Amino acid sequence: MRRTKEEAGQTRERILAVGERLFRAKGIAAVSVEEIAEAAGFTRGAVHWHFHDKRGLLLALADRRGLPLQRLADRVKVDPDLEPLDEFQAVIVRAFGDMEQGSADRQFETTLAAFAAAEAPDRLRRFEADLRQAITTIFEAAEGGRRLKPEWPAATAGLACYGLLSGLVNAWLRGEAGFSLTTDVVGALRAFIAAVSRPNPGG
Amino acid sequence: MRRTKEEAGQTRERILAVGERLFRAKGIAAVSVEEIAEAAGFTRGAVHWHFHDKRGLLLALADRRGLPLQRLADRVKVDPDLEPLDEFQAVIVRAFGDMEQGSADRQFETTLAAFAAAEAPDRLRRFEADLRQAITTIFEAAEGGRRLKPEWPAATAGLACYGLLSGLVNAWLRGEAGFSLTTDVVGALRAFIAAVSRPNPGG
DNA sequence: AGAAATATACAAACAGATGTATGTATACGG
DNA sequence: CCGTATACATACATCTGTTTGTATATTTCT
Repeated sequence: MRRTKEEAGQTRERILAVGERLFRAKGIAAVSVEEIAEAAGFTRGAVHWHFHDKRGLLLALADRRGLPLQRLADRVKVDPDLEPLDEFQAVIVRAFGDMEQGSADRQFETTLAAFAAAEAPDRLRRFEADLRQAITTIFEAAEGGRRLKPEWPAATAGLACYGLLSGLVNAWLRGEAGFSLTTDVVGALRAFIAAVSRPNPGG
Repeated sequence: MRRTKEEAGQTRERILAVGERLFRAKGIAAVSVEEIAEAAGFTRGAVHWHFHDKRGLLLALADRRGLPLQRLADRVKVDPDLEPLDEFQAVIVRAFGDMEQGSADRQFETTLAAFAAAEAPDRLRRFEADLRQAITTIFEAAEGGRRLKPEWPAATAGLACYGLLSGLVNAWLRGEAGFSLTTDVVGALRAFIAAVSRPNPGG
């Protein structure tokens, strides 16, 4: 009755895939653990063994793809040799372009993200801190290159920019926000970066 | 057996109060509807009659005090005769001062807000739109008084400022964020307002 | 105003879903 | 080859939402 390690891994993957499909189709509350287990060809015991919990299964699903802001944080790694603020802006523009595609996935991913935020806030905190750190690092690089106005210390600019992005992306994810990532938010970011930076003193 | 309208209202209030106390003490998942009902002197029937649901009870609790950003939105109504950006900044400073008190309530209110965000996103959207509208109105007033730099149209400035505030307040609410509302966020807001505004051309 | 009709405010009973405790066959490590 | 941890299945107790029952406050009709 006991499966091999590889089989167990397949079981886990199957449960994840079936769970995602059912949750996506019927909503989180409307699908029972037993329904998932049966559709995957097991009993609830298997689900509880691998994920301990319905909540655990949802969190594993969130971990799998990564939450939207987490994926954003992963992309915000800028080459220190280039102009950091320009690079940063370009990275965000590309990321937002990708995010505005995939509208099918968006709603489910958003509810999953909201669920994760409510159920595992500490996990969320960690990669929020990552994003803030990544952004602040960029502004520190800009500051080191004398590209920030003196009234904008890197810490302040980084905090403000992190807030701006996370706040607007979250609002956008919830939908019906009445603005677009690629036009409005990018516009706000452009204006912000222009407002904190000063022209290259070296020419 | 049927209660009078007034008695029913008292029943509802009792359930809310007992529910809040128990949820606060033991956490949302750890307290059952029956536990609340019994502690309030009723059966689960009463809870389900008044709130339909455990989720409904939680949302009613959230409605009662209002979510943090909702209360903030209520305070952002600025006298159009005064300097709108100065007034706005002062309002935020006062509100943040109040928020950094009441540390006892903060954690529970935050989990309640996260719960509400996950379970009733449309409700959240509505007062997020309120806050954005209130902020944008202020920047429009400033624009009307020629107090915004031309590279900052009111819509862009309002969107950016809304994102900055909601993003940072939410991050702060989750705790462990490593920054303070009254110093760091206010500092970022001051710098932002200074960056978008220009001196009074008439004075 | 009094009586009948109806809606209200719950309690009690029921059906499913949840998490936990336990059982067990077997892959794996020593 | 033997002991143990693993990968589940099964059984159980609790919690959940729903349905039904019912006494009575409230409304409506005359």
